[in-house]
Amino acid sequence: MATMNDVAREAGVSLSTVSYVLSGKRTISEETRLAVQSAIRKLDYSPHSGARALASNRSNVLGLMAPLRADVNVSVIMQFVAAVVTTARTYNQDVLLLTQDDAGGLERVTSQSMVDGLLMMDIEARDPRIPLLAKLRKPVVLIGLPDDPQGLSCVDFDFAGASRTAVRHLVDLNHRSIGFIGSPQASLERHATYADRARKGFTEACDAAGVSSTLRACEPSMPALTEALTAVLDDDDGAATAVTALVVHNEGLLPLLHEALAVRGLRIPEDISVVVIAPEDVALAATKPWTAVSIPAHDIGRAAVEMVMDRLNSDKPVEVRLIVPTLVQRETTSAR
Amino acid sequence: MATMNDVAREAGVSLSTVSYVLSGKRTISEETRLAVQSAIRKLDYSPHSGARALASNRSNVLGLMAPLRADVNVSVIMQFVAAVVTTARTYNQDVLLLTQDDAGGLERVTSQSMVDGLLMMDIEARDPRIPLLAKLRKPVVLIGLPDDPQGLSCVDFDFAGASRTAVRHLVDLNHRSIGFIGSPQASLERHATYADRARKGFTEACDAAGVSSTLRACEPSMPALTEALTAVLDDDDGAATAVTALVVHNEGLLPLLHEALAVRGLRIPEDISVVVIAPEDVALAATKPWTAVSIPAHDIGRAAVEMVMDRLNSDKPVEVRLIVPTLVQRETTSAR
DNA sequence: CTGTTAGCGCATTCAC
DNA sequence: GTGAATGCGCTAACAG
Repeated sequence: MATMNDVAREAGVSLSTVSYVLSGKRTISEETRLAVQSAIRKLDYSPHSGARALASNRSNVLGLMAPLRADVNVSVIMQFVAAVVTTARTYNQDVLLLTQDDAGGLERVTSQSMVDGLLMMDIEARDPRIPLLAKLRKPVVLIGLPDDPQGLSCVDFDFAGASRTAVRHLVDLNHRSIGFIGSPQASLERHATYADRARKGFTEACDAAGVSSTLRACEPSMPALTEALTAVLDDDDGAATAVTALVVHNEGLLPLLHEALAVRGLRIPEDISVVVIAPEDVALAATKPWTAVSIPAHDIGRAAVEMVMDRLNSDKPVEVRLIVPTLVQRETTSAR
Repeated sequence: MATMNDVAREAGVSLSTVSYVLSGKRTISEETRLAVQSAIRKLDYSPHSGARALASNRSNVLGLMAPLRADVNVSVIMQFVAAVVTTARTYNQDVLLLTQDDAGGLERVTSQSMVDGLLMMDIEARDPRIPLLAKLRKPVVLIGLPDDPQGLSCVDFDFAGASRTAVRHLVDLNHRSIGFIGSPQASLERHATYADRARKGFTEACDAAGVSSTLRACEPSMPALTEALTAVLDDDDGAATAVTALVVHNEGLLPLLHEALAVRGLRIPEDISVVVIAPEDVALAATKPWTAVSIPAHDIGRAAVEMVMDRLNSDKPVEVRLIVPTLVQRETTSAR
């Protein structure tokens, strides 16, 4: 492995000149720059990241703590991760992957100066990691919205707004009684805030519009879905106005939903309108593309990286950024 | 941040003594060791990874190149990744995540000495990365089995054996005509070797047992599945002996399969037996647990890390390891 | 515009 | 069993 010294000798310049050619931190004459660059190519030189980290106090690595359990949302998680890695590269950063259950990992990678900053996925309402993170003296961005961010920056999709947008769309189409089929019970129990917020936004919007609402959690399986539909559609309380539209916030159910409604003799959208809250590609994967408020996993991941990098390079103030939802009408909603 | 120097001063010993206490590479008296350790705790010292990498020529980081597209197999991929990260930690290594489409990433992280070794997922039959990897002078392990490993070590599940095991199970149950529903066409086209090998093993085993076989690729959607079932079950050629059993190698189809067969009036296992090739948890997630040859993603990930670490610490010879399949009979197969 | 030099924090070779 | 000294490869302050 060639070192910077070798390059300097080969190019007939000093060590620091090579360094400055690489970093661009001072002006170099065209001539010497070319000489250095050709020496670099000739020797196939590349800088040693450890040495650079030691001297510059920057590792060019971001830590990403991601939930790697085989949960319902794997595809969303993958999209986040992909977006984070891809965006990080545009800032010349690499990504070190930490798993959710590696509790000590955060402390370790920061105290050893392995990472310049941290991104945390899958934040819960009262996430126990937050107080730890708040002490770390490295930039941290939470992907998710806890009850109390304790001075940490956050970015997330506006799930409450997503539900409201979905409801307004349906209300505009004259639906007066709307059902909500949400994340599995487990998500609610561990207080994944996206689940809570989506539910809350739904209820609020229905109340505000004066339409009746019915909520149900649901596991991603056919029997669970069948049961949930029964509960929502055959609800006696709402007998006055039968449910004519659904908001579904559960990617795992989408492949099953058409079939489950067909079994009940319900056609989409003639008999029942459906809006899903899901990643774009999932919504489009169906034979009949879903009208959807899409979860822009890629945008969120990108925003998260931008936010850490901002805080690495300057000291921007704390920021909580909510990504605005947009609804795209496709083939699964219609007026009644 | 405290440095080793600070610790040495605090403990009243020399720099090197601290270093040796940490590495254990020479014997230290109980007394001074305790002194050093308490100084470490008192100052909350932890070593600087960059400095360590510079001096020792080891980063304690493994690179993992993973396919982060929203493919059918996301859950399997997640399990691999989780296994790799978890196992790496037991070797005191962290994991740097590279995406499949970051072509230059491999070259970059190795030439900059960011990683001590590399793991590559999702290897294709004639993967263009292999010649590059073969030149890298760092330990590499492929998770997958290319046509020509070019001197690289590989580890993978024995997909051909998995199909054979499934077929033998069904043959033992007196099935004489078996259908295979496999990965999407796209997987075949990019020559993901798992798809090819599973198909091949299936055909061979059926031929060897003298039972008739029908194969079909299938996208993970209800219409595609319906069509595939029609093709396999209503195949005129096999009119002599109707298909009474299926081998399914496609996780995405499992939530749909029960329903799709029910629509045709087929009960599992009374009318048709089904063996799936899928991760354990996927096979168990169904209401009626699938008889399955399980894909031990965790074992494979662990083996891969073990293999790189072996080659980092000593120079073991090249090795190609195939993980042996095992079938667990559950509720979806029966004798006829 | 360029060169000289002093660390960055640690591992390790000598010397005792 | 311990300490002193050197160098890993690079950045950036200082000095022209």
